[in-house]
Formats: sequence, C-alpha cells, structure tokens
Amino acid sequence: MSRPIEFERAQAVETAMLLFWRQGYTATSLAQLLESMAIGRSSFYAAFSDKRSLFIEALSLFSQRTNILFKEARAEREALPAIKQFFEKTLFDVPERRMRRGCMMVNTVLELDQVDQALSRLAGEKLAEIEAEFEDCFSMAVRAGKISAQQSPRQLAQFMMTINQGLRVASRKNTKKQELVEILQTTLSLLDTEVQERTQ
Amino acid sequence: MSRPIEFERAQAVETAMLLFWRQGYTATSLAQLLESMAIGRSSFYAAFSDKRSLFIEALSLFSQRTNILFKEARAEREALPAIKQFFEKTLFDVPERRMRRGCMMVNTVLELDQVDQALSRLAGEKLAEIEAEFEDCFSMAVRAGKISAQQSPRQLAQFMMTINQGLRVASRKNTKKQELVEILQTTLSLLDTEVQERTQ
DNA sequence: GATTTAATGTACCGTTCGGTACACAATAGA
DNA sequence: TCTATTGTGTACCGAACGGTACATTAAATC
Repeated sequence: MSRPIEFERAQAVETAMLLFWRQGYTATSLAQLLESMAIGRSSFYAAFSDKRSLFIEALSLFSQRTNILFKEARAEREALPAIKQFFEKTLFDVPERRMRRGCMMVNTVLELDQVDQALSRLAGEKLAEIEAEFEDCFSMAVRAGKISAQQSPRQLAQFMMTINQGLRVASRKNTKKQELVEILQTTLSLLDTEVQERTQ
Repeated sequence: MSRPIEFERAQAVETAMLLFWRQGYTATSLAQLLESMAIGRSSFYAAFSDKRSLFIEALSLFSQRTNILFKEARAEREALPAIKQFFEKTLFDVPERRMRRGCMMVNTVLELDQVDQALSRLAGEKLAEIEAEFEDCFSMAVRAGKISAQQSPRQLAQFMMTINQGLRVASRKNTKKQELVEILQTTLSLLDTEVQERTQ
C-alpha cells in the first residue's frame, strides 16, 4: 500500500556522514544535506526527524566502521602489528581526501564540547571504545610476554589514544602523509625500545 | 579632540579570545561577543572591522601567550624538564575550566579546515611555532649529550607535537586531569628509556 | 558657548538558518 | 475505478545570522 520510497536510506546516511565528517555539525547546513543526499525536505524530516538525529546516526555509522576496521586489523595479528595495521587502514592506506577528513569523533569532541555537550559526550564514548581496543591489544601483548609490565596496559592504551588523537589532528593540517607515517614509526620505535630493555 | 573611547581594546580582545577559544568560530555569535565584550555594534565594527578579523586577532593573542609560556618554561631548564614545565603551565597547573578549553589553535584547525582554509592554515602555522620550540629543545638535548641521535630532533619534535595535540583533544573530553598527567609521564618515561638504553 | 570630530546606540538590512504546513503524486487494496 | 495510505515538492514560518546606515552623544578646539 501507498507510495514507495524513492531513495536508499543507508546511502543517504552515508552521504550525510561524509558531509558531517568533512565540515562538522554546525557548518553543515540542511540545504547542503538535502542537495548531497538528493532528497526533499519532507522526505528528510519523515526519515530522520531532524538534523541532530541524523548526525547521531552518521556518527554511529562512522564509529561502527572504525570498530570494524580495528577488529579486522586485530585478526590473526599480534598487538603492535595490529595497531600499526589499524593506522594504515584508517590513515596511511587511504586516499588523500579521506585522510584529510581526520576522525569524525575527534572532530566532534572538539567542535561541540561547550556547544552541545550531549553530542560531544557521545563522540567521547565512541572514542573510548577505540581506547578499549588499544588496551586489549596491550593486555594481550603482556600476556604473551611481548611487553613488560612497567607501564600498565591501561596507561599504554591512554598513551596510544593520545597518539591517535594527535595524528587525527595532524591529518587535518597540511601535514604530509609521509610525516604521519614517520610519527607512528617513532612511536612504535619508542615502545619497542621499552620492550627490548625490559627483556634484556 | 572628539569623544574618548569607553572600552579597553586589549581587554575586549581578551574577552573575545576566551569566547572563541571555548566555543569556536562559527558557534560564537556576534551578539554573544558584543555582550561579553560589553560594547555596542558600532564600536565593534569601528574597532575590529568584522568578526573574522577579530578572530584572527584573538588567535594571534592566544598564540603569543602560548609562545611566551614556552619561552618561560625553557628559561634555565634542560630540554625534557622544559617540555614538562610547558605542559604543566598550560594544562596541569591551570583551573579545570581553562584546561577543558583545550588549545585554541588545535580547535581551530579541526573546526575550520574545509570551511575557512585561510583561518585553519593560520592556526596551523601558529602550531608549527610550537613544534619548532620542541625541535629546539631536542636539538639542545642532543648537543648536551642528554639524548641519542637515533631519532632526529625533528622526528622527536613531530612525535611530541602529536602528543601535544592528542592531550589537547583529551583535555576537551571528560578526561580527568590526573589521567593527562599520567599520559605525559608515560610519554616522558618512554623517551627516558630510549635515552638510558643509548647511554649504556 | 559654538563648532568640529569621533565614539556610541539603535533601527534596520538582506540572507540564511532549521523546521512546519499542506497540497500533490503515486501506489496498494477494494 | 475508487479509496486509503504514504512519500514528495514547495511555499512558508519565526528566529538568528553578520553587517550597515544614521542619528545622537560627548569631548576637544576655537
């Protein structure tokens, strides 16, 4: 019964995510969204309630994608290689365009803290999931005897999360991809040095 | 001759800086600025041309303040303690309110890239000044034999800049101050380990 | 005190914002 | 074919946006 929908909801959310990711919440206008998603105003509000709800959906999609990439990076890999792989798949091994968008969750935390706390906190919670993955990696490494217990897995995860956030900021600047790679190399090198000393 | 100005320009810029710093460029409205600066519309445009120009002035003020703090941190101190001091003065040793504002330059890079490239790039250039300070610190440390040359001063500076940016992101989230301190400790500890191994 | 000069207060501008109302179009079931 | 149902197109809403025009106010010069 009734008239059928003329647009793919999933694809519309995907398009919106890209816009929000690139421009942020406030700077992305409804007009831009409608044009990019190629739907009318009425369909928009019927399908997504309002701009804010769509943003939440887009942010969740981004978070979900990121988590999946991390899971894939961890499959059949040790801790440090998995982390390296995560950065490669989300930062180094992607087109320049995408790299320069940074991380939607990091962008959101910085843009909307003090403006829309609920959205900012939501983005923070999604980031915490990434940090939990880091911690799990380091816990695994400790159990496998690949790393000393001088720094706790939790501390190392917080440290690596800081690197992650720093790299996402860097990727939004004019920073060359090669420099980002070097930064991660330096970081992993410092962690390796730590490992080597403890195992001597 | 003529009617005297009724407001302190410097203080007005200071107030504007705090607002922009907290809320970002787009989310800070002219009405908010006028109320906080306690001046009228006419005086505003007479003194600052427009919102964008004022933002540039506010950003420059922030950058200048940050640079001064770094210079002070470096005075009569070695490289790593100077870096530690820099983070203490700008992050740990400040009121919670201020800590949660993060870094105005980092905030700007993330908010305005893809929206106002000129402003974003300006913020990026100011950040580069900080990175140059880091590099100078590490160069000094190498010359003094306090650190090995396995990682170049430039690489270490890029690494430390990443930590810096990551901490500024973290400080805008719900992150506790104590956790930020721990992250820096972990970082410096990893650098120390590097040093120790090389000097053995 | 009159005049000149510059700072200020305020009404107003066009534009854009997110969101709503409602008529119209298209399909399924009868 | 008629009707019920639901998606869509469009005109419109009040509010807020950044910015301008202009009259008014207050001091300095004469």
